[in-house]
Amino acid sequence: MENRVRNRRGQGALLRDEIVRAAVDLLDESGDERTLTLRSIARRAGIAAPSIYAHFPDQPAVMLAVVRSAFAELTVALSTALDAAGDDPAARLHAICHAYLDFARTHPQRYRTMFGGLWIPVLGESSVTEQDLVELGADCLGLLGEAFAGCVAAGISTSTDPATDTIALWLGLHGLAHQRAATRIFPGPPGIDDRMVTTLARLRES
Amino acid sequence: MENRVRNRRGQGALLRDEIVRAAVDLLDESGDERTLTLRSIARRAGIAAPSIYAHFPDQPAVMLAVVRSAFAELTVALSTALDAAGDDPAARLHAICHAYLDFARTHPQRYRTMFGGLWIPVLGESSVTEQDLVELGADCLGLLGEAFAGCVAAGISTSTDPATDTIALWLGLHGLAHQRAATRIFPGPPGIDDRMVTTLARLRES
DNA sequence: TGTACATCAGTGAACGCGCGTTCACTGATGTAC
DNA sequence: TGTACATCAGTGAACGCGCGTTCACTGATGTAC
Repeated sequence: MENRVRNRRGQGALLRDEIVRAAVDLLDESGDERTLTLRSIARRAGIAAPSIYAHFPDQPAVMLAVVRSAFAELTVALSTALDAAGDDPAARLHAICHAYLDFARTHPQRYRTMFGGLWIPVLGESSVTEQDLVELGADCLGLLGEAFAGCVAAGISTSTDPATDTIALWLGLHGLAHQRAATRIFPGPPGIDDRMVTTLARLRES
Repeated sequence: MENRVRNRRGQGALLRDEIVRAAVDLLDESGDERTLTLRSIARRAGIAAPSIYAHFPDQPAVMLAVVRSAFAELTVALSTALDAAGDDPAARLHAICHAYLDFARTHPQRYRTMFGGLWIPVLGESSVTEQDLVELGADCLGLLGEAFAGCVAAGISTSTDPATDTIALWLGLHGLAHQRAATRIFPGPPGIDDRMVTTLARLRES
């Protein structure tokens, strides 16, 4: 990425996106958020490290932007899967769950960083706030909740507490996804995905 | 920890345990495995950093020892809970699951490091081997499997595939535990622990 | 239309820091005689 | 019993490195006149 052409006058803000994209690429390749340093990101983007400061106040701000970008991508993946699944509530629920697990399987490094929490800075020592952290991922859980509510409304789930069971379903998905993305122990056998989704969503045997 | 008295001649190996204990203490306090450097551990233990090399070949070896120590402690916690639970299979299963979640809640930093995978070195660049990583935690899953098998044998679980359902149960526990230890998003409501355990273990309503 | 200049995008050198690791060493202590 | 000495536990200084961040700067470009 040598010999980069600098942005047009007035288009300097474009570099912000280039920085985030370079950081995400770096994360996907290395699989280790510790390698996401301002200097490594700058090298990847073909710029000098101090250039980042025109767009981010400090290093944790870049990490937050990376994680936000990853959550946005996950949301798109889930939406796309729902759109492709048609109208059947059970099909929609299975589609969104599989899309979630696929995302984690395809981008384990990103998944681990999104939910691993290790990039989270000490609050008060950087520009990142508690509010920034809590807001992450709300869209994704919302989509899962809608898909699950569809099953309950159609009478194919015996759930009597959809809000709690949505979280329980997500917790199960997260356990599956995180086990694969982050550890080498206790891998589940093939088919365990559907088994857990069906069980946690309390779907009637069909 | 200044003015440490050095070990008796012939007792040098004792320092190994002191190093691991200092590292675990440091991890519990900081909550960030990135702070576990040879120098910080040495400061904590009251020794000079090079002294570590008499007991560990490199930094990842210390991390492995820390994680092994944490798994050993988890195994003890699970065993103790089983012993205290008596003979009723359902009580035993609930006891071990609660003990698992309690461990993660009490030692979130340790839990995150055990299962977060970020300390894992690039294989081949350190003294830590693939085999070292795969063996971790086998004891714990074994105890969970026994407790679950007890429920199946007693006819209070409808599981037809105990091996798979043991993993599914663990994956659910891990999702719960890891959500609390590592992220700030999607916390479950009170009571979700028992709800997930009962559901995933396919226990008959009692 | 031509040109001076303010503005903007981005740079290069430097700072102080903590890191993992190597190396030659020190001083206490148990033991052989 | 006394003493020389080998061994053992642990040290202190130094290495080269990459880091986040600051600072004064450069050179291209759009614009006002």
